[in-house]
Amino acid sequence: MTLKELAAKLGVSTATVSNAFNRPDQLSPLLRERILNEAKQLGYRGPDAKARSLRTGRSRIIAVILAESLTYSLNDAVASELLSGIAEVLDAHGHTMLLLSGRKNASQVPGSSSIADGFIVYGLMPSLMLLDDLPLPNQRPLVAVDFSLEGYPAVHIDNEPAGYAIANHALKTSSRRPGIINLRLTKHPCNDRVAPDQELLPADRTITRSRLTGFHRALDEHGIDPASVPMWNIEENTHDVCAPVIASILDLPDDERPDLLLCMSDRIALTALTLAEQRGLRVPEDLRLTGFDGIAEGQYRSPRLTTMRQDSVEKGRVAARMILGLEPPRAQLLHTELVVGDSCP
Amino acid sequence: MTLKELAAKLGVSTATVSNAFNRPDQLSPLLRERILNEAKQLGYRGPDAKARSLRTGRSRIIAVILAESLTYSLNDAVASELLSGIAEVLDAHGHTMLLLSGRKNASQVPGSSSIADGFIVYGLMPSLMLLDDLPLPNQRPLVAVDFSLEGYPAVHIDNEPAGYAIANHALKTSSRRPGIINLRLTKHPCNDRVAPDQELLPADRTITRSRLTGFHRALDEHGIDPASVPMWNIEENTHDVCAPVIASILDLPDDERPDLLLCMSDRIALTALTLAEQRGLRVPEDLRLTGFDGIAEGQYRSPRLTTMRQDSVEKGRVAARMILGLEPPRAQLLHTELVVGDSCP
DNA sequence: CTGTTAGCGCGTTCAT
DNA sequence: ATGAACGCGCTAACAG
Repeated sequence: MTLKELAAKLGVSTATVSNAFNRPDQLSPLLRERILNEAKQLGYRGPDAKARSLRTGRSRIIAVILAESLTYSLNDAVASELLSGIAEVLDAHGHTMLLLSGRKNASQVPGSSSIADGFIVYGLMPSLMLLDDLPLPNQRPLVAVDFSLEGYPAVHIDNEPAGYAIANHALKTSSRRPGIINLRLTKHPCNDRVAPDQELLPADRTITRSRLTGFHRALDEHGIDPASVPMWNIEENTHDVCAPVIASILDLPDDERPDLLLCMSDRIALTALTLAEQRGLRVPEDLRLTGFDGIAEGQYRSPRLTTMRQDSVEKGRVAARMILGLEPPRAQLLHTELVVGDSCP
Repeated sequence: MTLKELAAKLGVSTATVSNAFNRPDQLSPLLRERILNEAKQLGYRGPDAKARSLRTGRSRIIAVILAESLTYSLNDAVASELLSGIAEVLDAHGHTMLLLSGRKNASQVPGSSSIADGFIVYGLMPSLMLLDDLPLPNQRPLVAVDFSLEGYPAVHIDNEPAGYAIANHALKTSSRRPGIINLRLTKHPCNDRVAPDQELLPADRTITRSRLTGFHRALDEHGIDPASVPMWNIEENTHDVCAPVIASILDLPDDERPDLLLCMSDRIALTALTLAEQRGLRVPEDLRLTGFDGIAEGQYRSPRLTTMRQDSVEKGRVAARMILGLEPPRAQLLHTELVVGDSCP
């Protein structure tokens, strides 16, 4: 059943039926009523989305491009919260969300995304690969989240001050052997200890670099040479990838094992917490731990995680509002908040 | 830049350009090469998705309709895993995923979903409300997940045997006061103790009803009258909604407080675990707990949760394969597995 | 191998 | 207030 068929059956023109659905003021209420009723009766669900989007140029679909695989992103608390925030705003304004992965995929049909009215890009890596094939990147709105893209609005959090704040808090209690567990920080993939001469990604390639800068500033202020603090790196923010690296840290001899671990994410810190408990290490007595993100899982357990809370949901809301033109497309910086839990009082 | 313009600039017909992108065997490799090169040069990204989908009738987009709000679903481990599984298969076959909420929303434009090639519907409630406005429900494939829909294929888990299995395991150690915490089981919303005469939803309206039947069968076999076992109900599977109900249970006097809680989800059990720890109740010595789902959060902590693991990711994969026609659209029953953790050895 | 043509279903002028 | 006609950008069928 198409609009045209419906018009024929009703003995009116297609324009009138179209107007009945889209521009109520263009026809008599009575006729409109009759058309809508008859439409429902005959099983006509309203204008076809494909034809309408071709005609109008808009689809009411916003594409969200995620750096990591969808499989990973959907199971990551921070990414999920971001998506929640985006979904909330889109939903409230009659839009829907198309999920795309930034990973290059053999069978990927990049063109298929040209259906979207706008793009929210989350996380850096894919964007560089993708922006080239992104359909009309400069004709449709695009908002970057958690990284910067020349010429486009972006939503960020205050990574350096946040890193400083939590490290500063942790160091107020003196630590004999602090350690740092990074996330996607090294130029070359590395799930291991970071060698002193290992090349790191610049701040515009990974958010954790700025956090590390903040850590280092705090260490400096507390009279600790950052270069003397051992660092590890983890490539993926999942329990299974974190566990072996953290196990290797916790299994160091007592006089080498850090007594304070500054972690770049709550997932890392939670993994450390679990493994520490399994080894009979007491947190925070034997080992103090800090995370980053403020995910629910870290707060709904004991000991509660000490962390920097970032409002990922709000980050999503802001990005969505910008895409929909509900707020001016400018660079936005969201603030984080120190949450003092039990893992590092 | 459109296909037609490109064709004009190159002095070939539109059909040839179209073939260059869609049917390489329909033109000489040399010409194809020239066309693709020139296209890239001129900034033509390939056929427009909107026009193509109008023409071909297919969009390579699959809509996933979630019972709960997107905000909730994206933060629920089970729903997220389902989405992961769906995404994995869709991605591998060049499709993308459009997320829709089943909740009626004032500003919802149901027609906008007529763009999808197929629908995966997760969870019952929305479907009844939605199927009416769903565009051409009987023309496009639809797969139901975790509930049955007359005339459509569905993916299920073996709820009754699973409920029996875990209750049976728990009851092998004798319990003086078992209790059951349900999820969305009562006909009328209820976050509280369930009165004996309270009306429950039938098995085709909530998955937990079958699990409860399994629980009851096990209780029977162990000589306990199911009617004597107190039940509570929770409306939403989140910490914040669970906490007050569970607190009220744990704060019962010692001689009324259950020593075994059979929970309908891991989220419920984890909340109980946290609150028990806060109250100094030892698990499993003072209180034994079982969950359901087998989410990661329940396993990556100590004590590990005793639970029934369901493979939600696989559930998503199966549903996606059916939608794509990669496997016959029939009723599928996935099996669950007892995971004996520390919360109920 | 390449070109011509006819819509896919709809929204929007411009008439009346 | 209503209708006729055009074309959004593309692909399938056919003709050459």
